Amino acid sequence: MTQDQDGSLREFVGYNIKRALHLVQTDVAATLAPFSLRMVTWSALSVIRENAGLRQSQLADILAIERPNLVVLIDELERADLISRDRDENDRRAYSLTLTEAGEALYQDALSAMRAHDDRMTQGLTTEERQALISMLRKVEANGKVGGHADGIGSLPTP
Amino acid sequence: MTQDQDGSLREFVGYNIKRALHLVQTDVAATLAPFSLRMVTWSALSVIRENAGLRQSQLADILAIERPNLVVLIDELERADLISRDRDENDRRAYSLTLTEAGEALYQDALSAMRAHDDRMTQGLTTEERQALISMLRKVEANGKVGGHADGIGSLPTP
DNA sequence: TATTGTTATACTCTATAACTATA
DNA sequence: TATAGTTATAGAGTATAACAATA
Repeated sequence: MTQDQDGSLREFVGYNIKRALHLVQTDVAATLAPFSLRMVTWSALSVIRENAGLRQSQLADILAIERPNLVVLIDELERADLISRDRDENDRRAYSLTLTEAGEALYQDALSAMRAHDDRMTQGLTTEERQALISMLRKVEANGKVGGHADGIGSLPTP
Repeated sequence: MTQDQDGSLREFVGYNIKRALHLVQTDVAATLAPFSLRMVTWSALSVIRENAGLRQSQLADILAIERPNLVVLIDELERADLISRDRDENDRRAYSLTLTEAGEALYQDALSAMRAHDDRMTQGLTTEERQALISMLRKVEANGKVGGHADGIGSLPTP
């Protein structure tokens, strides 16, 4: 049994996250391809379902996607008749997003496939470990958000 | 305190990995910018240092980067005088990659900054939790590798 | 024939600026 | 004037095919 050739990098949480995501994304793509969905369109369906009637800008905020990049994505979902985009009566600038019946049905089918995918990726972890993994990832995410505004790294040397 | 608006997605390990990586990458970019390094050039430096004399194709394998994409990256590091690219005497098709003195010095400086970055991102985790996080991420990565070859998802319904 | 490095290319993801229509 | 959605565009990151030199 040989040793890692990237052992120095394996000490960093970020590197391990990157390597894990690469494999996860490949499996997600294969899982969602039969439904003509990608990770991001699947995520959008899920959030729209959970927050029926929300605006595009709210969806962008929730998914941490830039508004311009969301437009083509929404176009795609609307063209596939998975969501409906209705003008908000109170604010005619905004759209109100909801799942169509077809969108709800596809979501349910894809959900089963995605749960199977998640089970594959977390094989060998106990239920508690899996929950701890998610909890720690969310802590990392939260830690990353604080430095973005304040001067968390402002005192770094500039060689 | 309000509830998550992406709660349905938060049940999936992959979504949490993606969201965490997004923040980590932003912090890494800010951390390495003063050294004119990116996450991938930093990774290359680290692996070359750990495996002095390795070939480009080996580096590509270790970092899971396609060979063509590595070329420009190596060009960049060589132009910055951080690595030397010498013809292998036994196999004149191949190059032998090693850190220069300047590369070693920059690596050490960046290493300190990267360790501080990692500490920031894992704030609130105990040493044991941090180690468990890395260990679980590697399990996820390993799980993703098995399905890639065999028919792990070949029997999915095709609606 | 196979492998190393290379070129060219294309596709996705992400990010920013500037516009329009409403408010 | 500010905001919602849009357009256009540019930069990364990632992927494949095909080539020259060497094995």
